[in-house]
Amino acid sequence: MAVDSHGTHNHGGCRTKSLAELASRLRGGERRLTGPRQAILAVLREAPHPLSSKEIHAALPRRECDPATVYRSLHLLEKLNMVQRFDLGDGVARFELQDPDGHDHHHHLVCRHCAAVVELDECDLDEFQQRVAAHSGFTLVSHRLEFFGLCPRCQ
Amino acid sequence: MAVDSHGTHNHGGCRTKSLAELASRLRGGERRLTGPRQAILAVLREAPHPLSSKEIHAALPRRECDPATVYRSLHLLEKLNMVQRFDLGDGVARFELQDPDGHDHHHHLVCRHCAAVVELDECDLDEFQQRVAAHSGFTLVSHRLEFFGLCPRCQ
DNA sequence: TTGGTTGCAAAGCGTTTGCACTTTA
DNA sequence: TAAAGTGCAAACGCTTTGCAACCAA
Repeated sequence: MAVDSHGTHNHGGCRTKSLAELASRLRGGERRLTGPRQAILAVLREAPHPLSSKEIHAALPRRECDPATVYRSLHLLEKLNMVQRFDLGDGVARFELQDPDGHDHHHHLVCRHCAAVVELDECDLDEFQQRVAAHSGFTLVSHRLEFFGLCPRCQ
Repeated sequence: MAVDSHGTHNHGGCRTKSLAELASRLRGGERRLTGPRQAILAVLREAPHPLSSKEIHAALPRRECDPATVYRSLHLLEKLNMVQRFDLGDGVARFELQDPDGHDHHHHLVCRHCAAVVELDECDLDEFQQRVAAHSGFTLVSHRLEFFGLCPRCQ
């Protein structure tokens, strides 16, 4: 599903070292490497697009853990910066594996009709964002940006 | 609260003709001009920033209508393009009066700590958005963009 | 009069939480 | 074994909906 031409990518870089990464990050925080956490990470590694908690739970090998555990694990992974949270417009939190070095800032293009998602590499907003920060006096400014449209099949 | 210097504005243009506008738009759609709808519109006209359904309800003169009616009215106003929906990052829908001609596309800067909101005039994304549309084959592309940071008082 | 609108209450949905039990280290 | 993690069930907050009563046109 990931479109690799046309300036999009598949976040393949995140998929290789995440398990070892998870283990070491957990140990650093006195957290434990458990079955559910590995399973959730495994699901996210295969996902070309952000997944909701429900989708992750449904994709678990034998639905082997409680939905509440999925939520708790995702919160943990988010705190460890191993996962990034998105809102693709429907108010449901979706999660995507994140490069540990945080160099994969990106946005999405979502079909308003069928909810298909295209991952976008590019982000033009640095200059705009710096202007916003300078004019407002705000610091540590970041942004959320998602595009919406009609995909070729739904037009 | 609206910051009018530094490239921000207060959306004053929306405040003048909205009631007559509402009446005529409603008539066009065989809808009725009721007390709750006028009251909600009056609240929105005074608001410098997007309001949640709960905030609107709390601001109604005598809390005179049911929360469910606020939700239903906001859906109607949104369908009539008289109100614009925003998500400022906390998953709660917020609404702001919209110019009937739709010429007030804008974004917000939200304090991560105290939730203060700055209205932003500028939007740089046309070129970026056109590139996204061209590369993906999507049509009718729009975007959602909000900035987050620490406001001067919270730093 | 009549069909759109409202109030009320209940339900829906994603998410969070309390608590006893289980598991990792 | 001790602290972290889990399952289960209940609760939560925002939002939607069914239905009978109400009211603008």
